[in-house]
Amino acid sequence: MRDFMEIVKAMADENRIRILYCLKDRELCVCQVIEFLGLAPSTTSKHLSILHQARLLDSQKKGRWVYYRTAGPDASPVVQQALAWVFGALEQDKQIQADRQTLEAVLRMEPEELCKIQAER
Amino acid sequence: MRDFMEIVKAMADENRIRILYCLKDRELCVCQVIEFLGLAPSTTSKHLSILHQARLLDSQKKGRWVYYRTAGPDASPVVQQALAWVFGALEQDKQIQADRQTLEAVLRMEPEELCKIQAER
DNA sequence: CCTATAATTCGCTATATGACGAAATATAAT
DNA sequence: ATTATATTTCGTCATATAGCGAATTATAGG
Repeated sequence: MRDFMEIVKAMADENRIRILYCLKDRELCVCQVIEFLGLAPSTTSKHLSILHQARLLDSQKKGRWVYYRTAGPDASPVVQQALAWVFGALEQDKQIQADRQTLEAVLRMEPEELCKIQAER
Repeated sequence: MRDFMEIVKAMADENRIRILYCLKDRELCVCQVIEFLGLAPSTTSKHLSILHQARLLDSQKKGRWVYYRTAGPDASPVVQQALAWVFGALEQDKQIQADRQTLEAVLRMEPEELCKIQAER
């Protein structure tokens, strides 16, 4: 029950659902997710941590950068079903569609470039 | 997105998950759910209302009694998948198994009898 | 009509959560 | 070694939520 509740609660926030979508079949470093959401680094990092703790995200550290992506085939059936449910439910959603545009813009920039811009704020 | 978030948030509480389970393939009146959870009537009613608002529960009024049950085949695919996910995930859960015992005990009493007992508290 | 009662709504309190900026940590580059 | 920088952790605030009891609503029965 605890594991299940951790997953549901991790999904019970709109920004975290948007994160799941932008990390579907793609890995992004934290600064890219920060740019995508438009939230503070600390807030974004917390969201990622909650999703990771619930096993909805895999993470990989590469030097100074940390990359996240949605859980792969190693994930438990409960997690797999959760992701399938979310992705099925919001395929046509306005916000998610808009997010796809935002994400493309973010992807056009290299992480290095992005972090430099964020440092200037 | 709003509908989806309403569903996820409705599921993001352990007592509400327990309610979903006890109303699976079975309709119960509010006083039975009160007894099942052991929470105050006002609290229980709020939980039921949240689940109903999210379309996870159907309700039917019969005189003074209100009966709830999990959403039937008319429900949207998103709701159906949500229920299938929950029910699949917790089939073996300790709490849910214990709840089955509790529920049997509750079902042995008639609603009328039950309400009378609750009134005395 | 009036009373009893099943359920809901309201007002309140305690705790949980999301947001931020500042400080800390960890790694790369000089 | 020292500095720069990507990320996380910590402290704080504002808002959201779960819980209760009291008051209200709606229906059944006298």
